[in-house]
Amino acid sequence: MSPRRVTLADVAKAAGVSRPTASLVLSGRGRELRISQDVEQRVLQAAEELQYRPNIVSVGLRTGTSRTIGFISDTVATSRLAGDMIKGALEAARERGFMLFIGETEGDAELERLLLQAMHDRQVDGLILASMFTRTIKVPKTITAAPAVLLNALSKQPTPLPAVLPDEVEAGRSAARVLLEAGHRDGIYLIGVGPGLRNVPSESLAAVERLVGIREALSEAGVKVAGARTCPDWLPEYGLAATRDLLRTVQPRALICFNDRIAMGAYQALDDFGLKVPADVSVVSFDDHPIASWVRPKLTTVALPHYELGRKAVDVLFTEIERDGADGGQAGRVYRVPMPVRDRESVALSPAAEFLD
Amino acid sequence: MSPRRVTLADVAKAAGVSRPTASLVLSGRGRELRISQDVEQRVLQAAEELQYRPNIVSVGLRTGTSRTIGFISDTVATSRLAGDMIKGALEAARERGFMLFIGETEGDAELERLLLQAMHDRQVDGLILASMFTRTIKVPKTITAAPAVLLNALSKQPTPLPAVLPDEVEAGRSAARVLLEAGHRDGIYLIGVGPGLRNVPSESLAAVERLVGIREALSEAGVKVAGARTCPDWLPEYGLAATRDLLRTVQPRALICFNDRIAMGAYQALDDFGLKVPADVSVVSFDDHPIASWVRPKLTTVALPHYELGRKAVDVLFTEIERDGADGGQAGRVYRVPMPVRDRESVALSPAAEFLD
DNA sequence: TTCCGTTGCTAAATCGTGTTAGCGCCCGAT
DNA sequence: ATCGGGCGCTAACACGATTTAGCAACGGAA
Repeated sequence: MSPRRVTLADVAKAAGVSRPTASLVLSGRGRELRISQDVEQRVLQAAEELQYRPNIVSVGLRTGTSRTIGFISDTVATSRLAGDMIKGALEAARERGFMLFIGETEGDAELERLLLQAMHDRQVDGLILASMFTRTIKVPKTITAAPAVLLNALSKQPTPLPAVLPDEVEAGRSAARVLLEAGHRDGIYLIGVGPGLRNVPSESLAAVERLVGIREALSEAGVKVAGARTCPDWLPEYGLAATRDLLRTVQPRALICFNDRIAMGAYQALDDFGLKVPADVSVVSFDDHPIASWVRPKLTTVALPHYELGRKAVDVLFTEIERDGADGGQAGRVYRVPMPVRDRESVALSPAAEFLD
Repeated sequence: MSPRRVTLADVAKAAGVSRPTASLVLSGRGRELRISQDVEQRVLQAAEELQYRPNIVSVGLRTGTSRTIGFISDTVATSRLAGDMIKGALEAARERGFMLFIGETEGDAELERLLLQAMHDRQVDGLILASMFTRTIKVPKTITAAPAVLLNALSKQPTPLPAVLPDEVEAGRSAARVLLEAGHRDGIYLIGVGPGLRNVPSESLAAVERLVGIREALSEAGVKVAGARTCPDWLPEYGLAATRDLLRTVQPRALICFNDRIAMGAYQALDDFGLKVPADVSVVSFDDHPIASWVRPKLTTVALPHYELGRKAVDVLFTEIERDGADGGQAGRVYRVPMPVRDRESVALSPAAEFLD
């Protein structure tokens, strides 16, 4: 089909040297092994003229590497937001000359096993195990055949694998700070979980951590949560129901919704009660779902940094690959990626804020 | 790190035969080369016991294959809908024991060149060149180094590459049929392009083909398009403006919107004019964007079959790989994937339909 | 006995590269 | 003249598989 690839042997012949010599020059070890300037130049020029590119498969066979990493997820590639994780990983990998294998398990353990096998058969240099939603997962033990990193997930069992996660606690603090800085001190209600840590589904990392951050930031400012309503699932309809229920008894000044979809429901409930966002009630939320910038007024929310999470996972994976077996005491370390605040239109100054300087 | 992989040599030793013998048995060529039953059994058993798996990198070096295909797109992985194309491709590939490399070019030709290079360096067995939106693309010439298929795209230059595309003409017919079957014969307006083929941006494949299909199906039924409004871009705001403009002069019985986002705008315009969907005006559209099942009433639309497109691309690619150089006269063939109708709530029987049997 | 054919396996080459050990040469010192 | 030692390169093996060619043993026929 195509003209045969240029091999190292072709370059060596063109330069009038042996194959190993060409190899040494091209791998940069020429200097250290005292290859003459003359030979070095001839080899480099021949490689350039012939447009030589090393066959990675061959290098892989010899060195056991493949300049490839595997990205295994439950169902990330398909979801718009989490797809950004792949994009971040993709670009970070490409910058290092690495390619990405992707695979989706759909939560099927057998499929996961097969995928891991297929990737190991191809000698991947490292693996990223990603989850669409932040959660704990069961890490298959065959994973140890290569360096690996958990992305948006923590291991159920104790494991030496590092993990990359959004900094949800700090996100909670950020959300609270947005309200505090707008002068809100009273009438702050939570929609989704709370008000106390007892009212949180403990398997939801995000719920627990966001709540912790919110309470920390508020209490540091001497502010108390006025109340809360839980949602059995973080969907618009439950946000609607929870907020309606709240509005029947009190009039809040600000809502912290635990994600954007809940906030959608809250918007609708507020509208039903004739309350304006943000004039009557400020709303702040989490995730930065695309919907957050579609709704009117646009929703102020603390964003899940999917793209950055993907990049970070690759960064961490490379430090793992580089130190390989050399345990540096970093085992099981958890890396947190900041969640930036998207300041939009759903938060207004509290009337009380007029008294601030 | 991990215990060394089991190699063919290990299996051979365990079975008490030479490496080539083991290879022959495991590749299924044992019979044809008259390996004895006894030896065959020993090899198979040893392989089983040792859990032998061939090293694909090594096989790749020897045979020039990699059981891997490359999926290069402008920015598919990131978009929710088009991400389903990857999913389809992923599953179809996995069923054949193939993995997928993915890469995104962001429309950058240099990046595309580098990606192609990186994939060829890894000896991919085939390539899929995908586009997020159906359009014509410039096919890089280095692509010929491996079998390739265009997905959701046509080549600008003449090319022997096969292409996989949604069947937009038939989709246009389907949309028209939905209305015809509901008894609509009058007051059918188009929003987006039309009414004639002169009023279409010719670079938009989907626009041209959908219109052709619509006009074919209608004229076969002896029905004429009552009128149309074009949109400079297929976005909600233009759909809103175009529909408003239309409603100022006429009262339509049915709208065919050229995509779901236009339909969003149309919904709003109809609402502004106090018209109910579907009681007063039926609406049918294209794409099956997630938004189509969120709006009330849910939108009847002809779906882009992203998942199936991905699968089909892999299917076609494998026929290309199998026949390889053996030109079977299929060069440049275009495969069309059906676009299914999602029957929902935005189309009602026409008053005239009461007179049908 | 010799020759040939068949049977059942293995030796050896191959894919493209990386790496270690070592060879030949020249120079200077003894 | 001999030896030692640096210099600059190459021979040879390795990675893990596939594939071609051919060897040894045996049986039957001439």
